[in-house]
Amino acid sequence: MATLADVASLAGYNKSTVSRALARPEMVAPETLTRILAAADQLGYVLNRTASQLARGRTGLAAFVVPTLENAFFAPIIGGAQARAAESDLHLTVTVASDVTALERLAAQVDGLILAAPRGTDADVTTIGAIKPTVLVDREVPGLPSVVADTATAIGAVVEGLAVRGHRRIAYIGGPPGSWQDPGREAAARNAAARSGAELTVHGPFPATFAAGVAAADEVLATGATAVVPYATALALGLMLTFRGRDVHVPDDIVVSAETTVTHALGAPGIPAIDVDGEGLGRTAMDLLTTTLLTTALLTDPGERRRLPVKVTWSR
Amino acid sequence: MATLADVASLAGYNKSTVSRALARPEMVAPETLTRILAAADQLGYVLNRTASQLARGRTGLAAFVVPTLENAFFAPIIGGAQARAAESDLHLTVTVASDVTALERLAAQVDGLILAAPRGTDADVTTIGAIKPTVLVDREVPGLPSVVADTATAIGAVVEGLAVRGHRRIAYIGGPPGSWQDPGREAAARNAAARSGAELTVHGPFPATFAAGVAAADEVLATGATAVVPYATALALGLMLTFRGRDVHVPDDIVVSAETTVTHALGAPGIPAIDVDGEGLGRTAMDLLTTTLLTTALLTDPGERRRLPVKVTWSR
DNA sequence: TGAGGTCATGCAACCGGTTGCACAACCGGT
DNA sequence: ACCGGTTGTGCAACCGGTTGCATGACCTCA
Repeated sequence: MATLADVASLAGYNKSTVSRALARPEMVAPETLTRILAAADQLGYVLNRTASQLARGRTGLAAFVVPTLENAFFAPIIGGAQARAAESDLHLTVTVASDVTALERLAAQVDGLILAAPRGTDADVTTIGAIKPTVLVDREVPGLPSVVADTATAIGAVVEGLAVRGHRRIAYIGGPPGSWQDPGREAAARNAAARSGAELTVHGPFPATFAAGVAAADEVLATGATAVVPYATALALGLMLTFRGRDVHVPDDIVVSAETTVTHALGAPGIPAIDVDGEGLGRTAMDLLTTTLLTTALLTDPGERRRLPVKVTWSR
Repeated sequence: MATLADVASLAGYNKSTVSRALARPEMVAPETLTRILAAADQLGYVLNRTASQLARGRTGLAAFVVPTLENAFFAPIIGGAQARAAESDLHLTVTVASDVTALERLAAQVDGLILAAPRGTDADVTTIGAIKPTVLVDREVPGLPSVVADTATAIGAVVEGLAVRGHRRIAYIGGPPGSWQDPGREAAARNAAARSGAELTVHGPFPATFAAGVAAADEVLATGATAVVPYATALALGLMLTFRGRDVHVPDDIVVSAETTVTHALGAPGIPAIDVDGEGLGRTAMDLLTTTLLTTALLTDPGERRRLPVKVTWSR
């Protein structure tokens, strides 16, 4: 592997000049630049990132932390973040982590963090945020930049729409324990139900998995609900399939909200779909992180908060 | 941030001794070790990986490359790999990538790669393997270490079991174009069908998504099949729910194989379940990678191949 | 023509560990 | 008491870039 010094001696310049030529071409004379570039590609020179990172005190690493990878919800978010990361020349390492100590260890190794739907207390999250620039996804904590999908509003709209369509008894299936989004969604569901005179039962907490949906099904059936609004798609699928096993017809006997791709499959009208722009979340998070990295004002910055709208549609 | 030098001066030793104490405790006197450790944690010292990497000429990074994150199939594999990576003090960066050039760029930045179910030709994969130690998951290519789940055998068993249970017409739903596993699975399904006198129709290719399952449903119904063996769980869910929308009863009218968690939901007997030990795959892959990294014999090593059995169970 | 400026480049000190080698202290055996 | 062999630690040279500062060439304007 060719080094800066190799290129320098071949081109007849000093290491430092070569370094500048490569990093900030406008700082060197045009002729110098062409000579150095020629030498560089003659030798097939590639920047050694490790050395570069050491010298400038940054790792070039950003960590994307999820509480679990089982939930496909995070896939597009990660995809979006990754796409943006590549543009700004960062490596994104995806990590599954929950406890604070693991996060603290991780924080020491990277330039910045994106915490997606972190469990744990505000204090825990703040601790991490104090170590390295941190952006939150689907969670808000005072003083930290964040981007959340406004699913609560969408769920309110869904509950209201269901009531309008004649559903008098609606079940809300809560998300995993510790979920920051859950209380807001539940509240939105409650308000909407109260507003439109429907009765709402709340179930949970449940992890956002297919198996949990299966487990929740009988509890929901017992309430006599004719419509269900689950926290996550995986729950919806578990519910639907189990209803099916119980000979309860979806959506004739009971309606379950899910993503468009899922509700499409049923080919029946009047089913609400909630679609979150995962890639958008990821991209936005990464944008916030890179701007935070540039303005290393760590603690002075109040932390920008963004909310992305969530789309509600009704099949027909 | 405390450095080696800080710890050294606090403990009253030289940098080098501290470095040894931390990296190879058996090389220093016991008392020295305890003093140094005390000083280190009094200062909250953490190794600077970048510096360490530069000095030893390795990046400490391994890349886990998946063709997509939409498929939850990879989640446990990544989890398993990550767990092992942490043990051997490697960072695992999860990356979504498909084209060779992106992989080549990535390969330059890491110590080793795990390619999970890579599409692309054998030559493409070999190219990457020639750059950096590479381990394949769910794919085999001559000369590279790999670990695959023996899903083909499981699928053969499922088809045979279905035939034994009286199904005369069975549909196999193929996986994504370029999938290495697909031909083997299809062949296993064909052989089993032929052996047991059932008729097999093959459909696809389809991406391993819920939406694709939806799209495949009608095609399958048209064949009059009473049992379906899909490539992936997501496909199975799409199929089941769409059958439901078509008023085709699952599993009375048609049986669909899936994972145990899914077939459980139906609460009916005689449904085949195929369960892959994802974490095992991930762990094994990482083990192969670390051994390859130690014996940097890159090209001389023929490449160990491992096959992990896949469990088939029938609900009752 | 000389003072003040700009521009391009070199020098050398970093960044924070790792490691080969030298050296001193101490061991047991003759 | 002497010698070859361990054992534990320090010294200093790396790893491969980055960057503040100094230097000298050249330009401009009074």
